[in-house]
Amino acid sequence: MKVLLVEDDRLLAEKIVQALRVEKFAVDVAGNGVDGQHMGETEAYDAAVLDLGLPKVPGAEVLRAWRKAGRQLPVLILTARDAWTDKVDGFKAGADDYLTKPFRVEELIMRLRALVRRSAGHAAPRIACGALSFDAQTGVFELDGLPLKLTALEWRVLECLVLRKDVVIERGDLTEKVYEGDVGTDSNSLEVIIARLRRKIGRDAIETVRGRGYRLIAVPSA
Amino acid sequence: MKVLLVEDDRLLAEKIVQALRVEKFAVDVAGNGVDGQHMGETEAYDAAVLDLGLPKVPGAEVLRAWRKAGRQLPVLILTARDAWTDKVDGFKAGADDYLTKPFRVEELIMRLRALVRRSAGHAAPRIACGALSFDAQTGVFELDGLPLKLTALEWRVLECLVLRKDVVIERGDLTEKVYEGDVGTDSNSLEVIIARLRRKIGRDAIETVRGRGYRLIAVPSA
DNA sequence: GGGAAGCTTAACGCAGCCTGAACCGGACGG
DNA sequence: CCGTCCGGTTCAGGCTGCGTTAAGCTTCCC
Repeated sequence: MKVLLVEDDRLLAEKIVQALRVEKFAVDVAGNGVDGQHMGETEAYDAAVLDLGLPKVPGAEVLRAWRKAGRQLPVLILTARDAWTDKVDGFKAGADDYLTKPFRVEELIMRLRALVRRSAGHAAPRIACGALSFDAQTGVFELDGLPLKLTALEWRVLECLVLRKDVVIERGDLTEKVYEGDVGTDSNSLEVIIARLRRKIGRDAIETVRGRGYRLIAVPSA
Repeated sequence: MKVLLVEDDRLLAEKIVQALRVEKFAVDVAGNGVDGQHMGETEAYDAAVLDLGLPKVPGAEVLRAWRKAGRQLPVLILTARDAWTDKVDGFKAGADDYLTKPFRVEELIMRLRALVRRSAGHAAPRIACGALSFDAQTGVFELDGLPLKLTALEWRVLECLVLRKDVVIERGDLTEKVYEGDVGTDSNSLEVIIARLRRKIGRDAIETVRGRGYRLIAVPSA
């Protein structure tokens, strides 16, 4: 857990650094806006604590520069007690949280933890299967990096398969999951869906296991 | 944007609700912990505001219950001025931010916006989607740099879509978030709203995914 | 070789969606 | 207190995409 602290007040900075180190954070400190901006742009931090009341370069500008450089790390800004406009400005620049001075260091740590926890929760859980990938969060399939257009039923079937790739999914299990509950289908509609899927993602991607069901294997690239 | 407010002080609750409604949030209110817990577990909210000082069931318990049930929505807790331990307890239970009473409603709204924005995966308060851009702080949409005039419902729908652009938003999720609480609408009013939106921001901007819902993609410039 | 299981293609019909226009209630303003 | 406007909903008509059916073909195994 690596944190960047941008704070010109040496005393306060030292206090924060110590507390953070006790809590097992790795901390880098920048004493002014220029250094802070540079470090934030070049190093990979999990979060940043940024004093808005910096001399020379305003903190909000530093933050804006980070965002412009594509840095998405969570940023907690520090403001003077009654600098309401600063706060708003900070949020406009892309801050994620703020704290007004003076504050308790425990509180800063708590906030930081909450920030990091939340931003970490956005790691997209991806399932890859050869050229095919599935983003469980958004439910989007991609083939060779290109989004795959699927119909509702195709999607359901492929989801079933990809969630348990390499293992055989029984025919019955598939129909049951795809056609919620009511089964009794003596038709071949599932086979039609499979055929259409095969045409889209590659003939060999879905292996058929006679008398049992289907199984998704590594999809060959194009 | 649907928010759950759990607050036993009716006066305060009413004040918050009004402010939130003015800011285009859809709000459900629970007057006690039991209702709050139940609503938070069963309905799909984008965020919750939770008073920790509830009678009977402590707010932290409500929050813990939500987390235990797998609810990941961002939660902002309200505490009395000097209830430091409450605060810590709240964060331990999984809160994402807090506010001490008394507070300015504008601040609550700002925090809420920041929370939602973050949980939607956007670090910066400005979301761009082709020619369309959205300022999450002010809630203003712009098309090709010109402010876009939207009605209340249009705005809510588009906000839902833009906060999770490129991903399919289920029909049900949309109606639920746009129409407060009571759903059960077997009408096509949502479709009408979508049609009107399309006319304003471009026919191809909102893709319809049959049987599932809609999805906002890069808006072509004029 | 024969039968069973599965594949594939094409056609059909309907559910789901779109949209214009009418309807209606509430919010203003005179 | 009554018109007007605005925005949300309802309705009807039309269209399209998708799931199903059916029929003929292929593959597998005894």
